Amino acid sequence: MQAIAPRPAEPGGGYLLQEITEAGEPHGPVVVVDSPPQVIARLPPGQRWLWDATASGYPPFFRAGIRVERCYDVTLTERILLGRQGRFGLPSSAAAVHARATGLAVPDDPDPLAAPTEPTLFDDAMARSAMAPAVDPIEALRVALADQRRRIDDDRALGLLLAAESASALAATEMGLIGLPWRADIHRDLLTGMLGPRPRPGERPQRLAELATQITDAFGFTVNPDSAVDLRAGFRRVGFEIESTRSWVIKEIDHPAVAPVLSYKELARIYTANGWNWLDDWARGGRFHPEYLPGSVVSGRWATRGGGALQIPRALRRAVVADPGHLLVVADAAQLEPRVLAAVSGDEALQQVSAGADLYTALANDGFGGDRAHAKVAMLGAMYGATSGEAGRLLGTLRGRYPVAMACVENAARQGESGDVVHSVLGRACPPPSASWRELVGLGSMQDATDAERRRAGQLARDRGRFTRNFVVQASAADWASVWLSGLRRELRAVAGAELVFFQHDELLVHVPAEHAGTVAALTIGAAESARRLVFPASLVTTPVLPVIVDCYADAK
DNA sequence: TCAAATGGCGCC
DNA sequence: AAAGGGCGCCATTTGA
Repeated sequence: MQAIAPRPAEPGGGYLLQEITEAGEPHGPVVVVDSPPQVIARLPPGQRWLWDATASGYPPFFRAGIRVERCYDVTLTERILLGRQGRFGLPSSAAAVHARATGLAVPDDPDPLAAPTEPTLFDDAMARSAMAPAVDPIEALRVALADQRRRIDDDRALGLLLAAESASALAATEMGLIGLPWRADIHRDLLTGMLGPRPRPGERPQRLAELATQITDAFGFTVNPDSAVDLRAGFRRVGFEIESTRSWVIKEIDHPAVAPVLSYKELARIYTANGWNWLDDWARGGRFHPEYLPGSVVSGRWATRGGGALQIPRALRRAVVADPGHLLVVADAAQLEPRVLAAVSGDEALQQVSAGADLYTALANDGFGGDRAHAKVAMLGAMYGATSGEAGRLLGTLRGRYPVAMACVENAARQGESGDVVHSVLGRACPPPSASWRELVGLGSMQDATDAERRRAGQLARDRGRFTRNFVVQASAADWASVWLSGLRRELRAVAGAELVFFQHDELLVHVPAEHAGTVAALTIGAAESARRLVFPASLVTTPVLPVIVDCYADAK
């Protein structure tokens, strides 16, 4: 393994390298080099790079044309390890791990949001004096590695999770820098078709202005559909006592304003979230470059910063088009979460149902009279904690057919309600409840609690129960997806020109020269099978992936 | 007058 | 079919 760190006190000025053993022992001298190419010149290929954080460490190498094959990301590893100790939100850099392991003052993590600044000499001196004592960064990496290895303690599942997390970080950095192909001209045509020409700043697009007029005409008085307060008051004034203006609430109302209001909401969403301003900000140079933040959701899902990459509306997928001579391989893990539930719970009946390509159809034929929609609602309700309505009523059927799976999620909910912590299949921990949660929930069970206190306590407990119920499924699905993605990334090295360009929870896109698309499609299937074997080794469950080869993302479904 | 909270909705 | 989990982002509202 190669420890690598930027040379301290030399911003942009070189790197320190040291070959070390897997246990963190030095296995060679510390070497100073000036630039990424010189780093490469000194390293045998295929080495695992040990560094503080992929997100900050990798981009200079990637920009220099260097692809890192394997790495060990101390920060991402530390976040998971700390979480298993019930500690969230603490500094997780190598310097912080080193400080905790050696009893030094723990430094703050570098703020990833802070823009790089050019400090004056005065600021620089001030900053230095305020810092924790400077520690050799290579030393910090070695100590952090040894400390983390000790805490991992040969836990096979945890080791798999951590390896996948570091590999995912490489993929995330690469995907952000490569970008998702984005045809601004197509996007603009879509906007014009839906909304009319681009409005002047501060004005509504033509189509929204027309709808606003229709809404006011339908009510007989002025209502601003951008204001939930105004809209609710409007419907109340014409006799509909709604509590919110969510579209599914409004849909149930019988009034001439309903249709234009619903159209307005839909189009206004496109305009504000993914309109011309979004294009200006995010689609430069024919690519959309979101910043992916792997593992930043407590469940282990990725988040993104900027551009809302994980919420691209289906209506705009028309703008995602492969470059000339290339194709997109769109691979989606079908119905991943119920399959994951079947696996983590060990419910053999549900695993049987998951053997086929369409789990919900099989479910429907096994107790829901062939009604696929009902079967799906019931299963989603079981995983999300639905209590009322149709989903609540259908839970009984699931409980009868799949008692092991239902006991699994209901047990997770009870643990959450009582303040316990639950884990994903590979060992990612959910956060413990806050001190105020404990206090308020405890208050509700006191002898002299008021009705309001009891209601509040029950509410908080049930909220946390729904969270932990979902966590065991969502986080285990994220475990699987992370192993899938990192395995695929490794396989793609053998395919010239193939690039991962998008990842969204259980779906990924590979941009590939047309002649290799079939090969890549097969690799997505193979990587899914490997992930199933690694993450659910004892289970009958299947986690099928259905790659589609297309020119345009919109044609994938 | 500003920042924080809220309501709403897109994706999974 | 119902409004149950996780996010990020926008415009509006609230409150200090």
